[in-house]
Amino acid sequence: MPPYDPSNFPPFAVTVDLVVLTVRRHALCALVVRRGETPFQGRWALPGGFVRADEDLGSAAARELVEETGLCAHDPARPAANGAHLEQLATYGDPARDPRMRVVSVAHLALAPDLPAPRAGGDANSARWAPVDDLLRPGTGREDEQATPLAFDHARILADGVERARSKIEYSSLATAFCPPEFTVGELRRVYEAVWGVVLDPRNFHRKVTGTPGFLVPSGGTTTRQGGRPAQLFRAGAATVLNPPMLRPEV
Amino acid sequence: MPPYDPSNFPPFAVTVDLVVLTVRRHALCALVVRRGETPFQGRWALPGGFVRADEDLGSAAARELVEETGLCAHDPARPAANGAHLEQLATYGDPARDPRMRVVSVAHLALAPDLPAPRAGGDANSARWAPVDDLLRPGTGREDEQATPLAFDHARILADGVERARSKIEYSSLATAFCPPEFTVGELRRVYEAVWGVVLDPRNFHRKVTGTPGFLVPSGGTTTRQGGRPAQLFRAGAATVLNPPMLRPEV
DNA sequence: ACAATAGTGTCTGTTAGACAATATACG
DNA sequence: CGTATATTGTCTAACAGACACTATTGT
Repeated sequence: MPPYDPSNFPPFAVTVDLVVLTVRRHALCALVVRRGETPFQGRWALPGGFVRADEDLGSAAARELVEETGLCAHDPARPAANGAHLEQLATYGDPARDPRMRVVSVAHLALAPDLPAPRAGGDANSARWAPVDDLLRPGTGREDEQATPLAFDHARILADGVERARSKIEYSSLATAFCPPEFTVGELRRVYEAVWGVVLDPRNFHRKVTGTPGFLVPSGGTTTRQGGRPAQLFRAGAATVLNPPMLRPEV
Repeated sequence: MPPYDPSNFPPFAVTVDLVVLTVRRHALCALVVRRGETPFQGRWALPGGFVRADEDLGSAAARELVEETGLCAHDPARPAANGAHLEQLATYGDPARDPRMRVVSVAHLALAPDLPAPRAGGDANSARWAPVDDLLRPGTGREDEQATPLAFDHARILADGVERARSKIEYSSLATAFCPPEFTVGELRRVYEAVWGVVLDPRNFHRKVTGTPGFLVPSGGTTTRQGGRPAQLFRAGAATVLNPPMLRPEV
């Protein structure tokens, strides 16, 4: 039995990495930044950074999110003006995951509505939204500079984050985190379609979401930004879990 | 922008804490150990310890599990002889969670079949299975020595682990991790009843679990250890997700 | 015989999924 | 008018939940 003396613990660095997801042009996209230093210099990576000495893990993630995107995390209630959903994802601590030293990374998952453009330190070329299908595709010959594998174990972290998002919109109202404050049923349906990579029946979807109490509340207005008949505008309701859940179609 | 120099990171200690759950006498129970040192000396706590310098997080959790219970973790396939399910739960890093120094704890969740008795360093009085309802009950006057609040933030960690187990047996075959290698439908039902704290209809439950392909495979034998008509024995099948899920009854 | 548990069958209400039909905008 | 999207309605198969009934052991 080793003594529980906190002074002879092995030295660790603790970081937070962010899987920031959004839906752009009908595709699920993740925020990636270009690394300026070794290791993996020039490769794309998930945004992240060291946890400060007196900072909680969630606070560190929220700070990084603001630094990278300007988004405010909005955990307890639902996204207000410029808020994004933020939750802890998982922790990655393989001794060899960073060649420099022992780094344990507490990954977080953030879901945001479509945003104008990423800004990382003001450098436009050093951050971008990339479709997750491109980032996670294993070497398929389409190995241009945009599709090189992510640094460190970030492909695994991203895959875990995507899977969390895909499963969580089934039984929670989290899909609304991808939408602006006011949105139509069709826009919400296109979120589900993009995240799951499927096509859903608009009529059954409409009946399902409007029939689930507390999921959507009408905000009064209508919009015609999608063309066709004007659609009713909704806000996210108070319900956080969906019962019964949205069913993801089989493969 | 702080420089990404891994040599000027704040000093962290990284530990793993274990939420080990089992079902004993029709109640969901967790393994707790008595602390021998300050802080929280004499209080009950979740088992855990420091992650070693060249050890993966999952390996550290598996090592602690063996040290505390003698159980072998058995992640990929299903519990064989003496295997338990082990998965990462969440990470807790409040700067004030340990008064001695900055400690980040990567909590893991383990599910085990009913075991003879815990052994922690051979000391029988320093470890026990306690009903989670007792451990999580806020001060209700029943504040005897057995029910004093857990050390550190372990009550929160335990609550998160219990909630994870409760929700995960809905849509996965994980409930079989609480059962011995061979079990009856009735025994499996009593697991669900203990974990959820509800009473289920034996007839509908039987129809549901035997009708879900891949959940249970008959092992040929029968048993009468519960009294009454002999029951068919089953093993856990290959299916890991249940579709459609088991439905947890409403409150 | 009685108690206890295992297992099968039957009925009913709800819901998912397929799809017809109507409504209201823009061009 | 044609096209596009929104919204309502209808039908059917599957399933959850309630519960009657039979089967097989021990006492």
